[in-house]
Amino acid sequence: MKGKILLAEDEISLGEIIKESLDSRGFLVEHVACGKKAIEVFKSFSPDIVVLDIMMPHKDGFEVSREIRMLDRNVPIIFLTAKNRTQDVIDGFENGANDFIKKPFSMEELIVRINSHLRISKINFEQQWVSIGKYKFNFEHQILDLHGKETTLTYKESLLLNELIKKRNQVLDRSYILNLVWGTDDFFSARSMDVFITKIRKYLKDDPLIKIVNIRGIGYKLVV
Amino acid sequence: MKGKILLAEDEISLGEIIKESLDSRGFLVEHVACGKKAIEVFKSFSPDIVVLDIMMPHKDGFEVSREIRMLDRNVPIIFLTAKNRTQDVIDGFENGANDFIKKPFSMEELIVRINSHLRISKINFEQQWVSIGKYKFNFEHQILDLHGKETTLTYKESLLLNELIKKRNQVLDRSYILNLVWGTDDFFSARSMDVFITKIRKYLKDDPLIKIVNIRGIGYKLVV
DNA sequence: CGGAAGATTTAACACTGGTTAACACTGCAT
DNA sequence: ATGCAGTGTTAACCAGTGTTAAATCTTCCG
Repeated sequence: MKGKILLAEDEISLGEIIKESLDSRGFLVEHVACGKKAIEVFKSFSPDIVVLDIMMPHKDGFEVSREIRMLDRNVPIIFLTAKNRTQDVIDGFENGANDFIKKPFSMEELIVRINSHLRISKINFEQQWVSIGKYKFNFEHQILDLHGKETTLTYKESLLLNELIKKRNQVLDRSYILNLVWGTDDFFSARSMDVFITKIRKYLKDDPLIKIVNIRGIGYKLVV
Repeated sequence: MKGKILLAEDEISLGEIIKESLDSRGFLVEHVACGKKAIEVFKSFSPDIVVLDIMMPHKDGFEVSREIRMLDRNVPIIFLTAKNRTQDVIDGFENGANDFIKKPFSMEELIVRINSHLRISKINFEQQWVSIGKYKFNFEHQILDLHGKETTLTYKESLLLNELIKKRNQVLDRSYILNLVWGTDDFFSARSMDVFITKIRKYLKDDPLIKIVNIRGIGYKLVV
């Protein structure tokens, strides 16, 4: 599933067409037909992205967008707007919209915009550090941090450490690591891995509670 | 001065009235009376917005609008039309119009629309900027901005940075970049790319959270 | 206890990538 | 034309990365 989408569109038939089209592309879509329902569903469904028609009964798109922004100031909101309503665009941005699509629009256009917004918010979310004993590790940046003292790891070192951390306190099979990090499971790669284990042990030596233990003939286990 | 307006209106007296009215509101207006002249003036005057009468001698508004769109695909174009036929509106949008105003119209109406479009194009202009860590990057203008301090990049630098940003946090294959930016994938282009990566790293060095990570033998990844 | 296999560690090595500077080419102004 | 500034390429040298080799240590089991 590529993402959860809340679609608020009061023209039922149009809404269903959009929903089906997005469904078939691997999105999970909740379709509501008025603004009031949109807020309710937003709370229970926690969508990754919101697509709002501006003109809807009970609550219009702007009103909905303002309320959603109070619940979640990050979720991307795309407005659907009639072609010649230029003032809408201005009002929309002021009410927290991220993007506008003018009706009529092609499904391709909508999907492109949805994907780009999902990617952006995913990126913002993925900025994360993992704690491991006294250390913090950032896989994306390949940085190992001990009380503010940063060490930059190489790519392969990061890959290996990342796997160990992801399955900490579990035994990792030698061939599992080899296939994942080296892509092959042969004699030389295995020797290479031994060298990398040594390197990582050195990096982690300042916390005596962290250990990479060898299970003879099987593999390794990172214990914390 | 609130903005430069190119006004093409063949009824001289009406044109002058509009011009004076806009002048007095703080706009800078060039008034031309035929389509041919409109294109000429467009090139030299670089208006922020274009107001076109549809019915004009030599070249009609649609023709002018099409030519302007080839020169500048962003400048807002407002049509003035005596007709109220749906087909004209459709033709107009297909030829790149942003808005229509039916004659007769009040000056207030025209001014409101002009202001809206100027605000929208300002918004659109601002959307050309992509945020990347502490920086903002404008690909079209090849400008990298750090807290108002602007650096102008060269064309190739921009191309490369743009690709890295577009696929931030993803690994870009060396040959993918080479084909896209250099058009070839040979030894010398590859070395050249290495030099450019160094240059871009220097440009981005003031945000320690931004990194261009090398994946040995594979390619690069811009992480934020 | 002794030997074999596996694991660890260090170092040498090959190769890729990083950095700097010289160079060639282009467009521009004098 | 001549010189100048900017852009991108080539070259040379250096640093970083991962692989291979070899020496040593550990564990297991007869």
